[in-house]
Amino acid sequence: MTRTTADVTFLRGYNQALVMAVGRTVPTFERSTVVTATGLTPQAVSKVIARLTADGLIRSAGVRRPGIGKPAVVYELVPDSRYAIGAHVARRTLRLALVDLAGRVHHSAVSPLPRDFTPEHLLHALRDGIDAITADWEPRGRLTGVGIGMIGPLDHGNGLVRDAHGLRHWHDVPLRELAEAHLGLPVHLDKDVTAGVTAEAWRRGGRFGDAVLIMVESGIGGGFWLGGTAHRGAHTNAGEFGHTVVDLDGPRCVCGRHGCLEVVHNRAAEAGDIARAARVLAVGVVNLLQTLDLAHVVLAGADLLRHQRAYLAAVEEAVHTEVPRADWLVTDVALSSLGADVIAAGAAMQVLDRQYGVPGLVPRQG
Amino acid sequence: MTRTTADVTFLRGYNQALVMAVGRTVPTFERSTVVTATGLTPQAVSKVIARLTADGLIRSAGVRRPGIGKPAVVYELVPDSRYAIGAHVARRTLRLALVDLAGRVHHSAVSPLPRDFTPEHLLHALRDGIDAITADWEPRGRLTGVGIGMIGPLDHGNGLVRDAHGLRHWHDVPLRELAEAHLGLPVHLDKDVTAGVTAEAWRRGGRFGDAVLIMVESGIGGGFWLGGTAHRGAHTNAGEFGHTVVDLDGPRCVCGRHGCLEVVHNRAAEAGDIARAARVLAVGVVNLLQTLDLAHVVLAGADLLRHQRAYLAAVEEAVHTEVPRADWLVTDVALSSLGADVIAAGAAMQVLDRQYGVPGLVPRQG
DNA sequence: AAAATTTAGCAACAGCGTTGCGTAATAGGG
DNA sequence: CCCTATTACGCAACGCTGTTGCTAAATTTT
Repeated sequence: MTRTTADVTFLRGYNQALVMAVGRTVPTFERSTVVTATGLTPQAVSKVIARLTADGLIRSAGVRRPGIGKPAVVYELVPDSRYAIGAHVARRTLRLALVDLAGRVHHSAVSPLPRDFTPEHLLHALRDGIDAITADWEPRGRLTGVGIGMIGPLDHGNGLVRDAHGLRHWHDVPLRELAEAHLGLPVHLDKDVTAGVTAEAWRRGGRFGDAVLIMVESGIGGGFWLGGTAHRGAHTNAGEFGHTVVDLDGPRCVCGRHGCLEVVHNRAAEAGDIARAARVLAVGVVNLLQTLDLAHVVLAGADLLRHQRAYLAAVEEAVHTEVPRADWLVTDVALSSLGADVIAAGAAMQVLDRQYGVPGLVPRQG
Repeated sequence: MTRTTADVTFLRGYNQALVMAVGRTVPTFERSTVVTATGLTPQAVSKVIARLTADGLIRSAGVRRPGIGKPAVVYELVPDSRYAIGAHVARRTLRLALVDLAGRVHHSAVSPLPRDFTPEHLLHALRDGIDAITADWEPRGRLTGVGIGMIGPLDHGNGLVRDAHGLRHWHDVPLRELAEAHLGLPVHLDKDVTAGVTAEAWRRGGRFGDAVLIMVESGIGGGFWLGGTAHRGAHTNAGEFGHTVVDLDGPRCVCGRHGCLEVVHNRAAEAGDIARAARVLAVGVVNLLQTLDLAHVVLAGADLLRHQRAYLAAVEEAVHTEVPRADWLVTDVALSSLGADVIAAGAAMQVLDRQYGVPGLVPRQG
């Protein structure tokens, strides 16, 4: 949850979230681990740990005997103390994932959506899918909320789908409100790629630097994680990476411009030349690195994963040879750690992140 | 100043900075203005205003008589209560600017730097320039520090120039340390374009959204302001916007790739076809908007300002026609409000921002 | 058995924004 | 002229935060 002013409740939430981030990224930890990782004083850590233990979010897991002195109490996150459900709404399918506090996917399922589905279709499919998940698993108040990741354009702040590409019936739909009323749970609405990059960031914790998640799946998009939070841009419209021009005299794109990355890439892919398609994507990725200087590039999306070795090789090759070489300029390239579930799982983690992640302070606009 | 943990001193600094941001962007304000602008409670605002008044950062400026009731006290920032000096280090020149707390430039001067100047050359030129400024103006402890904006690559966090493009003698130079010792003032080192965008953001306050400052001056770079702070990337190397490929089969660039924005742009410019050069730049700008969804595009740099009407027209045209039209998707395009001083002034404002700006909370890496 | 070392929490504290309420300063109505 | 409504604003008490100073507990080493 972002807020505009800082008060003592913000302090509590912030420092508590720092400890949770440690717990999420290591199997076990002790008080001194947290002290060095966060910079909090030992006494402050004691108080935070006491609170988290009382809330059932962490628990002790034995002791560690150091060479000398009193043994240290070892703690661990309680992964199944909180859950969230994430939904990936694509053009023809709905994918749901049940994710625990540690970012692990417990259950995932895909169901078809009717061609040109309406908001009502989606709400019912969501309800049915969630019912199916909770049929053989009792949430008992541990379900934090539902995250929805879908194609844009949309308005994240107001929970509004503005105009989902290629879908009629989706103009200015207040999906967050509708879903909250229909499901009786808090709902978080965001672009698919933004949800995806959140998944990678949440699972990697504080060590995760600036990153992009590239998604190739009936279109090419990018989700950005910059400065410790998702970057959505001024109108939740960041990530239209497929519509950046890489070939001034290239073929005309559906967006009206010439030589967009997406149209150049797709022509190569449709001609069966996956190697060239991958190289074109890699040029775009290097453009992003030159512009934004990212620490991580994560590759995802059904069309990419189908030829994952070719894409991974091409992007790695380009990142290591086309960016000016320097020992300090390192970027790691990897396939999404969650495969096809990354968007749905990330949407769930956005809900967990809002509640248990490190909060941001966003000054009021105006 | 960024920190890793939140304590009560952070609260004070943060809320105080919110009030300062209001004071910086309006001529005068009263308590109720701050309450609605920040979301702080009236009582909290009273306390903050008392502290800021005691520090001499703001002062009362009469009263406003509302239609009815007790008159409200009107406050204003005291612009000359704090100053900073900014330096723009280019390949052949050093530009200095004296900037006050309100972001106004009081004095600016350019001096030549010897071809292939050394760190010692620069330190002496800085010292001489600062002495000249303080000759006819007595700082009396109001000088907060010195900001240096220069070409990269450099390491902002450690104050290290790694390898300034086209300058020998500049490999792994700990410039921040050297300058602090030589000048006896706190020094802030950053890339030129990042300093530049900070100038625009500082002067516009909380209302300034995600933005890029495009600089065309013996190379093309971009400085980013995202989510309320400068975006520097994982290795202070963001902004190499000129080295993004826009023409896959284009001419070879000095960086080794083909069809970089910079080489395509420069060929047109060198051929005297400024209109085409501007259109090429505009394509790159639209690429940035598609990727990052920015609210502001600011144009700067000597080579651009020389033909500012052509560039402004081309970029405005492209932004308004090549981005999918939608009434909610608005981006304003403007020339830098500070002209040739923007980098130097921005470097100064980075110093002021570190002290009096809204602080960020950056979790410890590791 | 005594000393050294490490872990951990209790208790007092300073400082933050919040809340409740009283007071000052003004305009308008009787 | 006085009273009331209205607006501005701060004092005082409060709950809460992390911090500091110190004590206690648990263990190994001497």
